[in-house]
Amino acid sequence: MSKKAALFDDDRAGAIYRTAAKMIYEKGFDATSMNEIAEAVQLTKPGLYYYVKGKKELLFSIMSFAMDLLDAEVVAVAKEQSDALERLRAIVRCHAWLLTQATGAIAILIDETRGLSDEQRVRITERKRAYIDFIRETLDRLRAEGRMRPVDTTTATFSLLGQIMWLARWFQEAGRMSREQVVDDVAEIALGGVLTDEAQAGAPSSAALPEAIPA
Amino acid sequence: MSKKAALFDDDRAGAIYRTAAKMIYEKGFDATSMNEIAEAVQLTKPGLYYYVKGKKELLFSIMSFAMDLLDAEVVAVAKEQSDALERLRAIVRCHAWLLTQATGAIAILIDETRGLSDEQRVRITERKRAYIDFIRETLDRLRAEGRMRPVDTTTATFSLLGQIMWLARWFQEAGRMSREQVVDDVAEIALGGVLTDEAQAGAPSSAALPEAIPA
DNA sequence: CGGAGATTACCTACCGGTCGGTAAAGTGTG
DNA sequence: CACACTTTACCGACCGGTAGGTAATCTCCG
Repeated sequence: MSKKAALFDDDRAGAIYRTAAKMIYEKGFDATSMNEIAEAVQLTKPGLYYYVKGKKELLFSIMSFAMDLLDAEVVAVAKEQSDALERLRAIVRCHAWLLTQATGAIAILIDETRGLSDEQRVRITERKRAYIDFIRETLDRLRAEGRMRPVDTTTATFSLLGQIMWLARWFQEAGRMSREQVVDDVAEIALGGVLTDEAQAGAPSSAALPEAIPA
Repeated sequence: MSKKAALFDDDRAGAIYRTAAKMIYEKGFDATSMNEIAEAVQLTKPGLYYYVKGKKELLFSIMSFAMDLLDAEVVAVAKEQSDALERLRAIVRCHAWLLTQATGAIAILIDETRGLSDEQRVRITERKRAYIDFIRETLDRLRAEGRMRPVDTTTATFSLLGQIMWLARWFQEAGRMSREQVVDDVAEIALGGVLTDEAQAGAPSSAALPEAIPA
């Protein structure tokens, strides 16, 4: 039970981080004042400051937690697959699954880097780069196996990421389609875009989706 | 010469809008103050207010201009193609081309809708919806022709859009790849994701891809 | 078990600073 | 002089953040 890991679990502190994450996700970092966050958790501003050191640290903690989520729910799961294609499929499906989850949608906050200090931004950017490299390496393996379209690997990586990240902008839980349906379709489109026709032909179509994050 | 059309051409007013667009694109709307914009165009704040009515109107004008760009450079060009596949290809390529252009990258500002008034946001959202519908209709036609993967059309639309929009976040003019290369690859990936194998096989205006050697 | 002192969990009141926006007084040019 | 333009001087509201105080609770010695 490290203090960091407990941040989002503990009663009061947890409520602060979860509430702040939601508000920042919905209104943007700059437009969310410490006063509003404090009110949302039934506290005054100094009361809030008893728990958090400052606005930047609050954002940094949330973004770090989002990266933890990504590592646990996507990278770790994908690494269980040794076949490059199945690994890529797991990446796309798990990441898409995460972003369409109400609790997990905060994972898109890792792009709100402008509110961070230089040092904090460097640390987050470093983790993001590691994730991007993980995808790129998977694509490199597919390339080596002749299963990838003749396109640049970096471009392919960001095309995949773009499709996944964009999900959080348009998908609505209450909408016409279920999360499962959308994740299935996005995975098919995403993989179809980077793989050769042959590689797609004989592929098993369902990979494991993780359960909701533990409470 | 309508006043609106001249906004981005006229000397002083044009400089204001172009400079503000660039600053908002780089720093975000909230983090860009009217004082900074004024300084950037060698004016005091009231001097700036002589030309613009307020911050929201400034953002709205820029976003309207961005939508004008999109309509002129993407929709109008794509409509010249009557074949659904060629039209879709034109959409992807033109939009990607626009977003990788230094001047056109402001087109991504159409997503900064939070800074708008309700009425302004409705108007921009309406135009965005029209664009999305344009893509969706094109996909519907491909579906009717049996050239589309068995995936939901809305999901496919946003997958395409996600890939394109994400370009503006990672593409760097000075990078390893040229705009032409990146646009080519994104188009191939994007189309490959939504089209059936057969539809891709007979693609005319893509560089003739030799079939990969079967295993 | 009692009571002194530390610790936790907040509060009221306020700081310096910046925000978007404006009133009103020039200033230069036709 | 008239008018397009630009300035100085200034709002009120809100920002992130803090000083200093306090009620409740927990700890530990005698």
